[in-house]
Amino acid sequence: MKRTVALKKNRDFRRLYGKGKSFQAPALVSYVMKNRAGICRMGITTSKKIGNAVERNRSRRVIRAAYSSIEDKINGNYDFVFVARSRTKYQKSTQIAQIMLSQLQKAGVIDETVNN
RNA sequence: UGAGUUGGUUGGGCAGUUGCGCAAAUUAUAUUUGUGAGGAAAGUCCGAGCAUCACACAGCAGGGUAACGGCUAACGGCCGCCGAGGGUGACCUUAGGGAAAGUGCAUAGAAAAUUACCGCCACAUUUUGUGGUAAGGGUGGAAAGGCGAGGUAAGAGCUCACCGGCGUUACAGAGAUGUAACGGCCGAGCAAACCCUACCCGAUGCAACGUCGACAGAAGUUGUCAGCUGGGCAGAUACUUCGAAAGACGGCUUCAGGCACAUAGCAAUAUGUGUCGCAGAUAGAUAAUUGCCUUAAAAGACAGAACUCGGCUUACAGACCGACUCAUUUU
RNA sequence: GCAGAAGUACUCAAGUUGGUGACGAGGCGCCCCUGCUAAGGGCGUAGGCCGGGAAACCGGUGCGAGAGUUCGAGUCUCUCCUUCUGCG
Repeated sequence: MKRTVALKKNRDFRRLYGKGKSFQAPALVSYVMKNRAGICRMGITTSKKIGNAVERNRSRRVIRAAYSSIEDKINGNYDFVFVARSRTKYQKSTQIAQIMLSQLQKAGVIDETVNN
């Protein structure tokens, strides 16, 4: 069981926006970067453009559920930032998990041997 | 049957699996059990609790409220009632004290409160002057109570009937007020313009505030209840600023609590008895999936607590219940 | 979360005891200057929406939105919307 802590500092977010690898989809944007902390860190961004507080909470929960479903497949220590878009609140967490998995496979983060 | 008025309820429910926050217990780090957003949690528009400002004091300034009676911890809220306005009606709306304390109110108009421009009448005189007059014209949002009759030189509450306003008296009511009789027409509107009257208000807000932590060092000298004044208080072992950026714990959820019944009251509400325990996060907990029920259709309305309450305002798909009014038809 | 400020033309902005037709500057359009531009100078500019008109132009509405007070609202009162700022 790999433990993941939350990413809180504003400068950590800005470092990923500047130097991390990014992957876009209509419902999700991911930023990935390798770290030396010995643990995975994850942050979620839901801007005011997404909607009101209910819709922002919904987007955050869906992204967090999707991340926890694929957390075991991650090989190595990385920082992640997931940015919700305006279509995220209409998606199920399983759909978001598929999008996230394909993006992280492109990033070379996923260890294919763990799952199968 | 059709058209409407008004008050309230609900905002899917139950169960299973994988996961999340909090609490308790067990055990020793993982299990078990319990529990886990709203009627508006929203806007932050009012009112309070609570905390700090040594005490919370006085006056001025400033701000707020405004028929009457009650409820409440308090309120600008609620209930009842009165007046005014709207509707055939059920019912709805209403910041609704004072304009003979004073100031102010553009343009038009003769004049906006002791006023005669045109007109009408009388007299003088021959072109106009003097006096009377608010019936008619014109200006204006508003023109000296409205309308009709009598009356007159022409007119006028000058007189009278009806209506309206004001005052006095009587009666009813707890009161605002209503009804009746009498009196005489003096006195237009704006106070969400200044103002006057009555009553109320100290400031800041849980990012308050307290404890821990907050290197070395440097600079400054009275501070403050706040806009002003007074009085008072603290003060060099003090206070403020820079260094200074980050953080931990408390405050933090059991109360003007919810529900049911009874009693008092038209009601708001109060009292008594019983019963229930009902979020406390700190980047911020509710996601995924399956089955059944209700439904025409299965979640698809508005929407996320952040110290806590009482209100107001605003947003809201659909469903359900109660009371009442009008019209038509039948008995 | 709490506290506060602002919203006027395409942009910046003035507008106080409430009073006719809402100052001004930049920009924009036309003209002059020049061989041609830039710069400079002069004139014009409720310009958006609705209606009428061939056009010139005329009428209504319009100061973030909607109600209210008033004869009359950019201004006064109330309720919403948007933007911005401060507080450990």
